[in-house]
Amino acid sequence: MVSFVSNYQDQTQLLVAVDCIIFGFDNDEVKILLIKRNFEPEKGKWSLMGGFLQPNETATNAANRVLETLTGLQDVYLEQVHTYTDPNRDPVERTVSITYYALIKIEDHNEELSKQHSAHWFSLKETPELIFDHQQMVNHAINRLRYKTSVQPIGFELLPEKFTMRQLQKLYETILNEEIDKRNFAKKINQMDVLIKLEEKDMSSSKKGSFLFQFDKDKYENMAKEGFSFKL
Amino acid sequence: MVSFVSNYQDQTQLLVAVDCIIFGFDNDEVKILLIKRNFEPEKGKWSLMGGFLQPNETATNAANRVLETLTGLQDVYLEQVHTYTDPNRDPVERTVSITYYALIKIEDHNEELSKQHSAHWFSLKETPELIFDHQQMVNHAINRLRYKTSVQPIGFELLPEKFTMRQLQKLYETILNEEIDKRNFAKKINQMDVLIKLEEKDMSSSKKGSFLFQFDKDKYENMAKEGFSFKL
DNA sequence: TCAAAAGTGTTAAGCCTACACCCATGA
DNA sequence: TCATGGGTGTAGGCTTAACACTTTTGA
Repeated sequence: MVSFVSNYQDQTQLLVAVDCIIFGFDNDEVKILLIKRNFEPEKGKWSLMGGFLQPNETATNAANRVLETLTGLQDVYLEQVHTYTDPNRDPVERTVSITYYALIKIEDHNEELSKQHSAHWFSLKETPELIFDHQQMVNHAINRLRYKTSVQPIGFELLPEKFTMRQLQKLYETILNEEIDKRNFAKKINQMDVLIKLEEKDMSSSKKGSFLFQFDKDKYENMAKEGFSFKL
Repeated sequence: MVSFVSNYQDQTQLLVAVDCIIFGFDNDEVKILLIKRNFEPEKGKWSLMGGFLQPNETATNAANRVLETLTGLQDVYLEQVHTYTDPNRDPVERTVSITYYALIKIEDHNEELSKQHSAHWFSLKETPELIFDHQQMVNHAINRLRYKTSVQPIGFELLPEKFTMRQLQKLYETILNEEIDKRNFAKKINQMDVLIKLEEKDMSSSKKGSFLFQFDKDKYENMAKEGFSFKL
């Protein structure tokens, strides 16, 4: 920013934090990872995982750090959502919070670490009461996720490398909160031609087994360069 | 945010600012209002109008304050876009900047005030070099505006109360950066049934004159409650 | 009378939606 | 052999895109 008077000196400085909305998908529904506060205020209540912005750290760095602390994961899909600035949002001290949502492959996270932080996965429909404005943050992140997944192929970040058409469909159904006809869904996805159909089948969900697919990231990126846009 | 240790004390505090991307429409193209720095560093260069977050002020408050200072306008459409946190983005002192875009009716702004701040309206295609990361901020805001205008009836914020179909079309054409067939455009807009066609004509643009319209906000809001969604 | 912008419908193509049956297999 | 989930195609309706001529009137 640029003030029209250059008085950086007299200005108030504030605590700046990031809070992470961590999404995972367990083959049936979308969940978020919350931690239980073991200190006052609001001890015993649930909250998002967060951390203060350090000197020489961007907010994205900070979000990655927080995420690695809790899940052990690096190189996770992260997107900044919104910044919350109400002077009274944190009763202890004024804190500006920048939120990020993260999409992780739920089976990859380090359970030891999350246990250490008293973390727990909650279904989106059964989130407990959250501290401060964290529920609002979650809602905002869900809306952004809905938009983004329907317009960019980021849903795959929530799935294992190899997944069935049914898993993919279920993922979109839970994110978009609507039922989709399986024939129409397959048609649409196949038309876009960004999946690689493997020989392999997943035998865990049915007797017949269902084919596994992979997202063809390179192909997608090439197509995107040519003006193709993902749309679900 | 909630840290897993409650050490608010030792944390770094930072300057927090807002920067405003102010959009206006002059019946031909979309423009933004920039100010010329009259102090070092980067004296003489152009930048967004911004200001530091004050104690007891939300970022939205701050953006409104900045906006009123420069344009004299209150109750302007404002939307938060993104927060920039690179430790080196401002060479003077580390500053986190939260951006907002504003949509104003260009003819309503107070020219005296903007003159006092050495402000100038620039066509989006002819923006001068901007300081720091302000060009990136502008680009991000334009993208958000594109999305938002095509999905919510906020374009009207840029037009006078009464406008012609042609002005409206031109507005969308410049925002979306594509030509639209006038018959198809009128059809789409009329189908949504959110405009009031007035008896009055605007005679300034042609000999025949063209009918003026108004956005029927109440009607739109009622329809929105019933599940209608604006889509262009 | 001519130039310039306003206003107005139709058709074809593509897309989306709804819908039902057979297949493979393990229990 | 049966119960379970996997896989596949078509037809109708709807939406979108392309397209050209007449009207009005001030200069």
